[in-house]
Amino acid sequence: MQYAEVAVSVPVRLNQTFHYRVPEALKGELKVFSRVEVPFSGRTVQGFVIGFSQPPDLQKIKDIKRVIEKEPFLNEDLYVTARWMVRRYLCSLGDVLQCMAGSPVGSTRSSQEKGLAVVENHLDLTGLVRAPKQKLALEVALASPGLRKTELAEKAGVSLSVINTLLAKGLLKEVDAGSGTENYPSLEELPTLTAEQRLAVSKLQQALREAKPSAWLLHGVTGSGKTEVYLRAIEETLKMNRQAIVLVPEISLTPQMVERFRARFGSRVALLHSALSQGERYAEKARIQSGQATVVLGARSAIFAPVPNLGLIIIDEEHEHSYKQEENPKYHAREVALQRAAQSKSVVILGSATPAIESYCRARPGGPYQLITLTSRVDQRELPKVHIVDLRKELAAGNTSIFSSALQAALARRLANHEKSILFLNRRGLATVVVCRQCGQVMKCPRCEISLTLHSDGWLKCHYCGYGARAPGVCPHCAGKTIRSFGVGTQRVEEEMKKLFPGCRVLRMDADTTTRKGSHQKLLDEFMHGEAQVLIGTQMIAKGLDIPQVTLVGVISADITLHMPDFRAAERTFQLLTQVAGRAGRGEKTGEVIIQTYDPGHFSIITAQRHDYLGFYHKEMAVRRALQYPPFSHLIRILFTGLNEGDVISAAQWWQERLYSAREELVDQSMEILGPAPAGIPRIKDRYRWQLILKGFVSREVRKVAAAVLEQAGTRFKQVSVSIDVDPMSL
DNA sequence: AGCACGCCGACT
DNA sequence: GTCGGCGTGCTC
Repeated sequence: MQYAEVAVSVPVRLNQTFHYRVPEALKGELKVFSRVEVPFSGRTVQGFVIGFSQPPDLQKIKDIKRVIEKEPFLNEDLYVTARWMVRRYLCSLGDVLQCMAGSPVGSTRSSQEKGLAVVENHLDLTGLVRAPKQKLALEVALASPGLRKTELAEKAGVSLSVINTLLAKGLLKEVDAGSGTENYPSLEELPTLTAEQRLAVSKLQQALREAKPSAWLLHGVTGSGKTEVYLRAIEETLKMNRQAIVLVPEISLTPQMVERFRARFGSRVALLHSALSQGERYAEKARIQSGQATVVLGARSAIFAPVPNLGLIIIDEEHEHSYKQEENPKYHAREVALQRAAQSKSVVILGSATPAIESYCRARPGGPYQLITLTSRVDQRELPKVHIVDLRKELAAGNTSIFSSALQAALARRLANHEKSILFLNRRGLATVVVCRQCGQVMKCPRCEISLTLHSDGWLKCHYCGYGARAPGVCPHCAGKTIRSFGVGTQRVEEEMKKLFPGCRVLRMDADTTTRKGSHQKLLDEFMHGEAQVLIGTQMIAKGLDIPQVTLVGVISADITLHMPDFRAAERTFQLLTQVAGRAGRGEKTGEVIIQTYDPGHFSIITAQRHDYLGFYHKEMAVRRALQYPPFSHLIRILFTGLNEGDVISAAQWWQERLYSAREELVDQSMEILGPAPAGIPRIKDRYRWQLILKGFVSREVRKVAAAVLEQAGTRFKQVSVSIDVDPMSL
């Protein structure tokens, strides 16, 4: 243990490591995967010990400075995955390990490991009529066993002393978390499965018992009971003494979702999400690593949970873009899941009502995934009726309002019947473009190449960098006084709604109204239980919300997402429309959906109207094939940004030349090198943005070319930063 | 990100 | 013959 091999977090050659001497004093403090601080070219950087070996050159060896974290949550399995990620995403080993291990925590605060359970022979609660708080607490403890003291107190809305009294009385007892002595719903209490669910569960159970890697696409319409299938698969996994990781999009990690898992698996559930404090995160990871927690529920980064014996990975809403990390390492949790599964002989379940085109393609006969389809809804409820309104006809008929007459009538009906409605628009603010009619100048952000959005407080805001300025009374260019605003945002919808239906109670939910932590859930609760009859929002209302009183969903304009300059625009539109439509009619009455658009013939809209995923899939595949976009090709996006546009362009040109020669040398000439061209948003926060796109048939070959040039580039460009995105979500 | 090294022009 | 500006490459 003389010398340690360290992967540092600096932009070096992808797999390069450095050797350091281990000072005597640190020998007991150091293990493989320890997080350390090392001197590096005149400064101090962080790194991870990946082994102990003789350095190639003993001359220039330095000492390790200190140990930051002796045992981060890393292991041999994760290390193999890390090496794979370096190759797959062309990012440095140090970056990947940093991402996996998370921010360093010195916390030694031991987690409270005792869960609470009701003593079984005291299930009769009638004796507690004179102690309502205790009765309530017992009921809650019964419904969700395994909560810790503070959790139970909080959930039941009682003080800790009530819980302590129950403990003293012996009505509650402390059990070891995860020991399985808690009360779980017995088999008889579990919901009855539909025939389709039973078939799905039995296929998955068999796959789990085979202990071979396999991947399943669970394509189920909203309300078809995918979650119950997940829960049964997890049960089977636990029976085999293996663990499960369940990924959900951050936004879906709502209390209801957590509740569902807690109710079934009690304290065996560990939660990993961005709102945890460092100490809480540490405690959860400790429970996972020790095997106390066997079901990990979390957002994207939970794919790196340090489970000792992985058996199952579930990715819910697998088509969600939030599974792709936008920063280095730019990994996709779905791809990492498949890798971890292959390595640990686990089963992967990808669930969605609107699978990603790439995923459905892989689930075709002969593909790497097996397909399971759930076509019927658990409660036999009908899918909502979807109407498309042609806004061109509406305009021709003289209606210049943002609400078509059909939508107005539908809204009036709900208001009269005291039913709730949701209005969806994927754009915040009052107006999206402010323009001077005299000189034609559009008000743009001084730091970004983006038009400013007018907000109802009279400010112009940049939605990319946060820049804000008072809306001018006269044009700053020509001093003209006729400044007009165009384009509708959620604030405008709110104003128009109030004008059209005076006295109607409206709530608005978008990034502007949900800045504070927890305000998201608060607004939803308010809509569910309060008097508000209409909820207006951006895409954050499209997901996971289940409000039975909602019978109408109006899409103010489907065109915004449809006309994004991106090859996934049609897919995104279909997914969004399907999801928003799914918010209607979750109660007794059948829901109604009205989609307003200037492009009523577009296949994304028509297939969404018919709830026809397969129809959409085939149309979209034809387009992708014609343009050679994924899944018919593999893309790498190389983005150059810098303050000086000339530098940015010459860096991009340097790369372009090297890419051409690398292609010449290494691969088949059909690989395309597109650009350099300005990126979709050509400037953000004063930084100019140019990009190159690589497009080829074999992922490995495209990566090989990019890696070769990356190797040559080193740190050549000081003023320009280069970012490589393998399989980008958008261009 | 900082620092060394080397090439090249300018000046002693 | 020497000094220093700057581009390039390396950092255990």
